[in-house]
Amino acid sequence: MKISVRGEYALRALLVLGLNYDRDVVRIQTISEQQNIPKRFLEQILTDLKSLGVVESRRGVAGGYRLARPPEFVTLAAVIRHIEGPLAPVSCVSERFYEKCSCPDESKCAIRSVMKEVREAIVKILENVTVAQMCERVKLLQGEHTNPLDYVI
Amino acid sequence: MKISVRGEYALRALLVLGLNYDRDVVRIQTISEQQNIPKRFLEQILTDLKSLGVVESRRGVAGGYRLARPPEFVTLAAVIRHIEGPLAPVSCVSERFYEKCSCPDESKCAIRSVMKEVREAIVKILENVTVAQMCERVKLLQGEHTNPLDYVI
DNA sequence: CTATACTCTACTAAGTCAATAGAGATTTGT
DNA sequence: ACAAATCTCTATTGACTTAGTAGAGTATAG
Repeated sequence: MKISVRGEYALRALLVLGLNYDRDVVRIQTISEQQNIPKRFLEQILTDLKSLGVVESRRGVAGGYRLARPPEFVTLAAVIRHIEGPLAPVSCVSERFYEKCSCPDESKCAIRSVMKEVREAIVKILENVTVAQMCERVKLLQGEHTNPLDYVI
Repeated sequence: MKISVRGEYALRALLVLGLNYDRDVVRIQTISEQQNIPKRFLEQILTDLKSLGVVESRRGVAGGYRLARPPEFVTLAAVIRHIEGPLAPVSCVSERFYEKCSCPDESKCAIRSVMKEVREAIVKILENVTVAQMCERVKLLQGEHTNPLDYVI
């Protein structure tokens, strides 16, 4: 049931960008160092998040990344779905990545009915947690005194 | 966030065994045909479930598999954990498969705190659903009239 | 015009997944 | 004792995914 390292890195990067939303763009290098993420790998991930439309970039000397919309409008569900695929434990209960499974009769499948509940539980949380809320949690977890650029996520 | 085909097959097999708990052992072949699971693959999975202690087997002509304990005492959580590993989306919030993650400070990690909630939600469901309850659901989903051996899961 | 930073495409080593294969061990019925 | 059915153990394989790495190219500030 695990998400990949790639997905986790994406969330960590978005959190950094969320904490710097009202500031300037943030360089890949900076995120990479702050979060212990291999730089070239992070590059790919950010390009991917750009294709999703949640981040935007500026090239050149003063370049970097920033959120493309306010952190309130970036849900974890959207990000994880884009990077990882279905939130559901089995594809036959996924709304957006539905695939027929090999069981004899899906409509009477008991496993399916349990997995549907699991899916609902996961979705309910991840659809309702935004990058903005994650930023709030960061502030609660480490107090308000720190300089935003030093936030340890 | 998906579980593997292997895990799904394991659950389907256990459900068949649950429905036949008070009867004789069930042959691999029978489960395989009823559930569209490749026989040699299912063999491996059942051996694996045996090592977990939830099923037992009899060899030879009248051989087959059965549940090693009443279906009320086999939770989906235990099965999935054994086949798949952690139920948690990230290992740093897993109770039984804990692994340190690469983020700068785990205790102050906002992602971790969200993933903890996700884990709790998943565990809450899967720890409380047993094979017995799955069997109940099967009966509800397809009515009581059918011959147990014909149950379509 | 140059240093800095993002971008695009390709590659790869290691690991996992979903089987498949073959030979062996056990049990029941005759 | 023997045959047939069934589980068991160990190995292998092909396809795919993951987590990076690499190199050449493009845009921008100063």
